[in-house]
Amino acid sequence: MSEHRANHDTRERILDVAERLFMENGYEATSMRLITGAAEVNLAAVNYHFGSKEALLREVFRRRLEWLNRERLAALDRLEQQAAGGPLKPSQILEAFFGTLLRMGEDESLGGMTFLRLLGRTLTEPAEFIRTFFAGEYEQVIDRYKLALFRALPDVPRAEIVWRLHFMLGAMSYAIAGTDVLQVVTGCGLRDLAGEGSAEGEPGDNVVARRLARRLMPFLLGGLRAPLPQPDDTSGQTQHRTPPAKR
Amino acid sequence: MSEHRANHDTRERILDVAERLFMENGYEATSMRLITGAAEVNLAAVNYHFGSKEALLREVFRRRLEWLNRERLAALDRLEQQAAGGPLKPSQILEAFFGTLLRMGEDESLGGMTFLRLLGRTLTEPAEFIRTFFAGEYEQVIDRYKLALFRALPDVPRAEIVWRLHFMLGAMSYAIAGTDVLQVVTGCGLRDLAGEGSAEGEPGDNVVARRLARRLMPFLLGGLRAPLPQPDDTSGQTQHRTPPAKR
DNA sequence: CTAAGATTAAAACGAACGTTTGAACGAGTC
DNA sequence: GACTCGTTCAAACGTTCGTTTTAATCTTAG
Repeated sequence: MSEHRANHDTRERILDVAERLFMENGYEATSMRLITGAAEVNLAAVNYHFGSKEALLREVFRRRLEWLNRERLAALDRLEQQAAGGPLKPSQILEAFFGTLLRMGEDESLGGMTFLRLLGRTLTEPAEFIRTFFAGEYEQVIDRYKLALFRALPDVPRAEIVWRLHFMLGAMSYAIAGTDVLQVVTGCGLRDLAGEGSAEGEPGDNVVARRLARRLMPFLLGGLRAPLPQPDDTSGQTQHRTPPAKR
Repeated sequence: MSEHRANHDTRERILDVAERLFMENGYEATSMRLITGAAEVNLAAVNYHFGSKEALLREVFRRRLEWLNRERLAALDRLEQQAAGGPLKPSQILEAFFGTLLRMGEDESLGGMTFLRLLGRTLTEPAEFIRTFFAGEYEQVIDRYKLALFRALPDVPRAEIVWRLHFMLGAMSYAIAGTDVLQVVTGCGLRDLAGEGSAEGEPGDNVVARRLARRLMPFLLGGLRAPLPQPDDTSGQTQHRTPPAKR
């Protein structure tokens, strides 16, 4: 019982607890005392190991995004290599980008649905240090996937692709956040996405993530390949291309 | 028991300032002193007029959502009346639901893009009182639109429609939040969605809202009408396009 | 006018915040 | 033993939080 903890034990436990509490309450509403209390470590431990509360949040994300970024780039590498210079199919690109993320929700050692929910909820946080952090973490990956989509959809204006990537990220972000504020899903008797209070018979997180992936992916693909909008007079930029999108 | 102009002035100014500051900083990070300072009213004015900080946030939303809910229901009423009992087209339903909202972004007297951004950012806030508030405010409208979609897409399982409504709400929420944390859009030289610091030549908010609507709507419609996902073995509930979901 | 009530103003409340301090502890080395 | 180094600990730091209190000011009816 009265064993002393290993050096890195405290660090890891703080990260795990902070990940969960930041997800449940948000960054601002989660105090250091709440984190250290739940982690059963001293209040000063956070500042000792991480330097500040901001740095703690960054580290919570860094340890997960490191894996995610590497895996996303590797998935794209594999696809491009097997395509031998040709363009990829949009479905392949989306599978590599979103599928890799959603697979984290099935793996508890990668953060599971806790991290996915945290990510989705944090992507809309307005705090400056959060936004600059994410911008830096994501820059490389986003750029590579943008280029892949440009090549995969050569007939679609690039600005349009960028916008649709933005929309897809939004749908995914909101879906994995899983708050369902409007009770669209949870108000229907389907409790798939509800995160809190697992009664008996509730599906495990890995099942939740898999169901979500299976339903989200066709939606995203349908949105990406939807007919292009009509050009609008009030807009400065004009696009003369006719939509080749298929259904 | 009579009207006081000063009263009206202070109340409205607090609401306007709070709307903007909650949008810029989030609820937790916006202090009463920041609000009352920017509104040039006394610190105690918020508690006097609204009772508490939570009640202030609710009132900020209530005065906008009252119009939005009424307008959304009226738009659906018009469609159903002109359809004379027949089912509506999905595009009509989406136009009524999302178009009504996006039109608020063009009208400064309805809050403009400031309120739209606030709404998008608040829909993912985890605070309990916010979630219960939104659930109550949206319940009626969501239910009516759900039913309209069920009738418009009789061959699609209801659970699937609900999920796609959820995804559409997410894409819209993220798009109107306009944070673009990953710099997907803003990193491309397109500054359409960037909210802060309007230099000369920046498009006005009404233009931003219109461009957004024209691009978001086809995306949502494409996602809604995408091919259904394959049934999954790991999931308990398997449904092809035949079974009519219960309700 | 005055009285009453509604609104604003200034000051203080206790609690909670993130962070810092300096001493104490434990394990390894000489 | 004494020494070091990395870590943990209790306590306090100064600040800011949302809210309350009490008095002053304004508006309006009688």
